[in-house]
Amino acid sequence: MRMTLTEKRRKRRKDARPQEIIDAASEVFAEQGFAAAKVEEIAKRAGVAKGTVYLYFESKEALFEGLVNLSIVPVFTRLADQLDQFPGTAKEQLIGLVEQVYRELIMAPKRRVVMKILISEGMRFPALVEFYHREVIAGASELMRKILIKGVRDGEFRESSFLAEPKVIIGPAIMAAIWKMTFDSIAPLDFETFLEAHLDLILHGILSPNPKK
Amino acid sequence: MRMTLTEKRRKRRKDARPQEIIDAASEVFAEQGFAAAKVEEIAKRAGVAKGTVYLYFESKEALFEGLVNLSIVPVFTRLADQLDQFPGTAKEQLIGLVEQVYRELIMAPKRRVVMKILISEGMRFPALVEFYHREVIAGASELMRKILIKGVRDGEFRESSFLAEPKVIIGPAIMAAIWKMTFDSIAPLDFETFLEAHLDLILHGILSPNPKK
DNA sequence: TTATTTAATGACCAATGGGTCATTTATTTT
DNA sequence: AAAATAAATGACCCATTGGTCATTAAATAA
Repeated sequence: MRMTLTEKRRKRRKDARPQEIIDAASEVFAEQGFAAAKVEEIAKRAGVAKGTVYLYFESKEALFEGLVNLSIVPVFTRLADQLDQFPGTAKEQLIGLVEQVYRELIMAPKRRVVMKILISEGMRFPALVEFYHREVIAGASELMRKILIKGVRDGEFRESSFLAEPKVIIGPAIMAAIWKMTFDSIAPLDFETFLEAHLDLILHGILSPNPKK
Repeated sequence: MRMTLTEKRRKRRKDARPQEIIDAASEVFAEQGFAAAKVEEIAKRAGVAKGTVYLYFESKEALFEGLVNLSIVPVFTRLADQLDQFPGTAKEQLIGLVEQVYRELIMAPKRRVVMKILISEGMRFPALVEFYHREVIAGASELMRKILIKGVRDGEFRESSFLAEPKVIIGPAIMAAIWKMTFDSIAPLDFETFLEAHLDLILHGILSPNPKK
């Protein structure tokens, strides 16, 4: 948001404020976590005074709730719609789902933040954890289950114990998100390479199809 | 720690205090996260006054450093020793490594706490993140790499892109740890079932060896 | 132009909690 | 038994920060 010196005086922009404040909050939460984030810092980055934040949000916690609502829900609705209609073999659908999860949830910094806060301070937001589980996790799991069942029915997939724990399939993606937020400055992770390895692993496994011994 | 009414008066136990305080801290950090944990609460659970905590630890942050040192390092040294010597095929070694990671790092609450704090408040402890990466992550990765190379050399494992990203193999275990700390109250995760599915997935993949179509 | 409305401000308040230290008391030494 | 040592205490200090509200000023109506 550019601003010359003469533009410094206050402007009244009731409509734009909430999204601007949420964006700033997302940034600060990502950098410092929920507890360490200061409302005044969020206000500064949004270009408003602290009091203005409380004009639009009840409390710091309501700010995080707003972030979840504005950045998670619409994305996942789109994800679900796209994949439910997605034609093709079960293998193609599975690849599509995994790629969508990476693009929409893992690679997008705004989405990762929500995951991070829920992991680290979930006990502070039991209702939001339940909400996130229902809207994002359970939704994705359901899609995954459908694809797996279809694949087994059509003989594309083996019948095996991963059917009892479908989330094991998406595990590496979660790890990639964690890695990006924790160890990336020490050992950078390239999402494209990682995604490729992930798909290769879950499709074929590790064992050689024709072992020497 | 049992204590009758007559035993309530203060005792001087210089040797036992640090470990007791660390244990209490581990509990409170697990429940509330680092930022939200109160030193007075930690002291209360350790059966001492707040001042006593500062008799043994410089600061709240030093308390977390102590937790990492006392609970992580010895475990991983053992893990590395065991596996480095472990005989058998690469497949057996890989299974052994994955199982050890589950038992020593994922299933043990004391160890999970460290992971959680590092994920959520890593920016507060850059030195500890680097330390954890070097001592635990890089150590385990090195073992994994050795096993994979041996497996490929011996023809047991396919040669493929997961070699470029060995951590994709351990991804589901990290996800299991996260799940336990975040969603377990909503949808409990059984480690034994999950581990079985995990091993099955990484060894064989999903695709059917003899597809119908 | 003047009056009215309401978005925006930031000085201020109050609670919280990390960290200190003078005092107390358990233990050891003489 | 008295003195010396050091472990343990918790009342206290104070920096931080979430949240409030009387005041200011931008936009709109009269």
